[in-house]
Amino acid sequence: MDDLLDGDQYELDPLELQVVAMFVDGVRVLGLPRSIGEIYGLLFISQTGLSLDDLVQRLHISKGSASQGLRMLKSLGAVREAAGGAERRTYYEPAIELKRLVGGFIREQVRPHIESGKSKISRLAETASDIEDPARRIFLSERVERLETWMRSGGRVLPVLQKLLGQ
Amino acid sequence: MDDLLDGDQYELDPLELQVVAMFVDGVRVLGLPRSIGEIYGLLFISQTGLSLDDLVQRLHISKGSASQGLRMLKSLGAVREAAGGAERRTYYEPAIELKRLVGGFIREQVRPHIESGKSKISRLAETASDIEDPARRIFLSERVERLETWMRSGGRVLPVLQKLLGQ
DNA sequence: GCGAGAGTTCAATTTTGTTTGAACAAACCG
DNA sequence: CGGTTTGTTCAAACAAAATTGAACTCTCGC
Repeated sequence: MDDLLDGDQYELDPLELQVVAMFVDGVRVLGLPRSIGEIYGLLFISQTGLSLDDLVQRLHISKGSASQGLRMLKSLGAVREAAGGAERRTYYEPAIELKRLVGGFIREQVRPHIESGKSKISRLAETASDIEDPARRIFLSERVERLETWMRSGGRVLPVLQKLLGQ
Repeated sequence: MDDLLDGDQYELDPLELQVVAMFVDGVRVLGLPRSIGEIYGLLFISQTGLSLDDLVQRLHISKGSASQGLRMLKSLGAVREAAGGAERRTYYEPAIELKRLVGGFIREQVRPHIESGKSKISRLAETASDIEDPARRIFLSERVERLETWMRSGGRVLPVLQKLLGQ
């Protein structure tokens, strides 16, 4: 009976399920929430843009999740609002250029940590230079130097990364 | 009264706290548990190797956490057992070469996902090739091709990464 | 202005992942 | 052997993070 009311057009087909599951796994590696993977995955495999309500109905997630997930994906540059819609409601499309995806991830998730890491190391260097015992102080300055080397290497890597992925 | 029994020699000094906090933050970015950062951080700033019990007492973590944390750090190649101890108990030292740290992380945390990703894409390509509607099938094959491009780029990046960090 | 549709916010809830601690195994030693 | 020390395992407790859903705002069209 209820069948007649169920909107089966909203269920994901097996291929869509497969893709969504793949992206759910993918974003977990990056430390992002599952809903991000679901949303991006469904957009990735959809031929047309989808509205927030489409995502809610097809993925069975709440409006809140969809809204927050889209906000994060927009901030990462991983989805954009479809152009040209004369409609009121906005439709979303995935960005599929690796360059853009990686760039957004680095900008939003990596760089901030590198910045704060640098300032933590500076403060650490200060603390270490106040240590009385000379042997200890020398050891600590070696370790601080090591941290600074790590950071320099990291700084050198990011641009190369972006270049390699940005063809 | 209890003071006389408290082992104050076990408390972390401010510098150690600062370093431990820094590594706790650091590993969270990598999606690893806090205890991993605490253990590695304390080892990193300690001039001598530390035993499992040292870690338990100074970090106020359980033996279980310390044991599991050390296991993971060993699997990542981020700590090694100190050589030469004639003692029964084993002492742990941090690996501080960025090459080794990055290599271990890639080997343990990145490669497995890339491998499983590849096989998921193959299965996806199969599923897609069974689709009836030609327009849909063409669209899907484009998307699958895109995923394969991503993977190829990723595969190209890792060796370069390791080279850049492996001086 | 009013009502309806689209989207956002956030406290409460649920889910997920980490930590604990007690029981266990292994190695050593008298 | 029997006791002690060292380290591991894993179910249960806990903490952290994601998700929900109801209340809210904004905008549009009438």
